[in-house]
Amino acid sequence: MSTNKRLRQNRNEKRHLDIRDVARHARVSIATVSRTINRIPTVDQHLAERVWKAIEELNYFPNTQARALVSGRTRLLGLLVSEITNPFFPELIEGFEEIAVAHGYEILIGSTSYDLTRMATCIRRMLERQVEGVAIMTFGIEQPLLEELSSREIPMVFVDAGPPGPLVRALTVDYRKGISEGVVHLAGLGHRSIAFISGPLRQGSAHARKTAFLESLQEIGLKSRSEWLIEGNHTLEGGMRATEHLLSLSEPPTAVMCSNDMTAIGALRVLARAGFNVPRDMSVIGFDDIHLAEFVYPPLTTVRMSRKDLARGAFESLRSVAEKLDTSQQRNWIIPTQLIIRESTAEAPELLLKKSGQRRTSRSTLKRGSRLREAK
Amino acid sequence: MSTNKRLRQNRNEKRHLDIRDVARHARVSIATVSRTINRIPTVDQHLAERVWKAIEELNYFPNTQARALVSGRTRLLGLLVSEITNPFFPELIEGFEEIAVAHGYEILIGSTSYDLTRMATCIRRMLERQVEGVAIMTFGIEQPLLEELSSREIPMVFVDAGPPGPLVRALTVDYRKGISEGVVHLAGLGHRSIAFISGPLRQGSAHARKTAFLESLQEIGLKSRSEWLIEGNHTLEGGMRATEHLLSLSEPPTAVMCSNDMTAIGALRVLARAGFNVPRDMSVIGFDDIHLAEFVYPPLTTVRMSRKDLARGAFESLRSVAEKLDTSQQRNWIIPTQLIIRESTAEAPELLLKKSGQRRTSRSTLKRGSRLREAK
DNA sequence: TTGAAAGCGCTAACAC
DNA sequence: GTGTTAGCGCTTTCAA
Repeated sequence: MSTNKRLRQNRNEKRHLDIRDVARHARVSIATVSRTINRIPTVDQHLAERVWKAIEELNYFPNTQARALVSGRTRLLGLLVSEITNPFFPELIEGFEEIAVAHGYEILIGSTSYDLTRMATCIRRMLERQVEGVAIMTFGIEQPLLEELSSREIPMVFVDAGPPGPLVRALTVDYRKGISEGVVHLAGLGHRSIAFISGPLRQGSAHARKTAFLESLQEIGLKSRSEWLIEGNHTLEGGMRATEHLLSLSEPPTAVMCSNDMTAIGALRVLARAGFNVPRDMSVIGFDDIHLAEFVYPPLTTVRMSRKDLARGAFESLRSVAEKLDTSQQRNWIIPTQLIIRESTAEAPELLLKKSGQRRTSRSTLKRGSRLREAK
Repeated sequence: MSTNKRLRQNRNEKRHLDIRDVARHARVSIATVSRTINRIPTVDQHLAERVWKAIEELNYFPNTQARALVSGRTRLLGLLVSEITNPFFPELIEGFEEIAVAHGYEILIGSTSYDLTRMATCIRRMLERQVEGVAIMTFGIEQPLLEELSSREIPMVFVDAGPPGPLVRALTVDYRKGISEGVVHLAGLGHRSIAFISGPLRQGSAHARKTAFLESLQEIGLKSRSEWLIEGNHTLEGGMRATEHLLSLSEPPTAVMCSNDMTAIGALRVLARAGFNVPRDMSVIGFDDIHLAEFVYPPLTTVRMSRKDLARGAFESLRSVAEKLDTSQQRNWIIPTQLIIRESTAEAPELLLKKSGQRRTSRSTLKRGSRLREAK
């Protein structure tokens, strides 16, 4: 008996079943057990059956560490997100986990909280566990960390722009379509003054959304006004601050598009608190279509970007590189977007005013209402 | 050169740096490198420095799989949650991850979606990766799965009641304190008819919350009414349904306590839609104090149960068992709760009525308002 | 088709 | 103190 085993038994430690136990039980060699488990087709039908029976009876399963060590394949994937408490990400994680597990992979999640040190730690953790690829869904990453990953030849997948590299893939989100649909929807309702609360503009994805907005506006002949273009930070609080600023303007817009749903929900809160009725006094459009969007009051009109698609795209990209089943070397996934109309958008107040002359009354009544409430 | 390595190099595969490279570079044996890395104090200062320098220069880090295989310690912990898209859980995961990583552990997350098959899959995944413990935060688990874990001698930690077992720990949430504070707060505001929307009662934790409510009520001499005790499911949608039911009663309550915040947020939505002004017409109290609670409209009065405490308790319990540093064999963590008063609670309408006789007017005005809106 | 045996990268005995 | 060496549980040659 080996030294290690004897030691363990002395210390009364658990000893896991191993492949030898199965081999003995099935009266075959460990090689045959291994081949059976790995479904190598050359194994004799009879022996295979004996092996499966033994596995069943002993309730055996292989030790992943050992398999990984010898085969060099950990079947571990890293998933890097900005902030796990932002509802967008759990929905993404759920989708990613589902598909990864279905393919026998396990996931290591890293939440960076927009902190560089934390991001470095996350990447180090993933490297140490020998992940076979990492999906970088943080909408931004620093150069040295990229080097670290690419120098170890770890496949990567990015949202929007990834840096060039043989093992790098990118998911291309079609921001333009959904955002343009939103702008057209608003214009069709008579809105001419539309604000945009962006995300942090140093993030490529946030920048791309803003650009898509500006282009869409231009396309239908509307002008943007710099004071209506506010940089937020993709959080609820950021949305609140930006909206407060918008309301303090001498000429506030009649509609706001937001770079993500959390920002829009923040806008909704401030608007409600200020006594504005959404959508009568102001229309609001979000982006992402998180689960919550349907349940805020009023239900949020928003641009849907499917987390399922994103998750699947990320996983498949990684897998195709890791398992070298890449046929079209530079294959990029396109993630579609689509406007979902709910109840936070309506005709522009100006239009109502023209129609019935009641706009000024309604808005001021509401304002009075809110003041009353505050004075209570 | 070994067969494996030669093969890899032929296939042009990446070869990781290993402990031998470091040993060669530092001109010491691999044992010394290993000792240095593991901070065994008997290593000579000089050699240790050479080793660290070599590690630095080569940018080496050890292979976790190999370490785990030989030491029997994977430093992996399982974290089982009900539903990752329920905002309560990401906050818990964040805390758990933080403390686990700080101690050199990695986490495997499993989201069961209240589905038995999925739960079984999650546990199997964790077992195969040889987790050193699992935190079961699903507020409920089935017997056969427990057997599977305990027969493999995996340490476990539960919220509320865990089954007995030498490797099992439990976190005890002091539901009573916070919920009683809520009930007293409501009673102090003149509420006499208080409803409770529970979670799924087959879950011990949901049951415990309801019991705490009932006991608190009794303690201050209030009676519960069965029609005001509704079983929900801890989701926003469930809260909406339950609240609709409450509003359809011939004698609706003047206040609602909810078993969690998502339920309370659902209640808020339905009340807003029905034209009720919260808190003037109805008071609402939640449970958990998720981040969102502060940002709904109106900001939610709720009972805080700290996710940080829960996460720390779960991790430390697991670690103390896994690392056998358990001093007090049956040590249980107590998780405190505390009422956080925000703006969703106010004096009972009856009280206002008595004071100024304006209640009937205000509530009916609001109802009219909502009908108008719906007819728009 | 099967089994014996060589290692995957590391830790920990044991000898020096 | 330090180095040599025997495995951890598995996959994958290679020979039979």
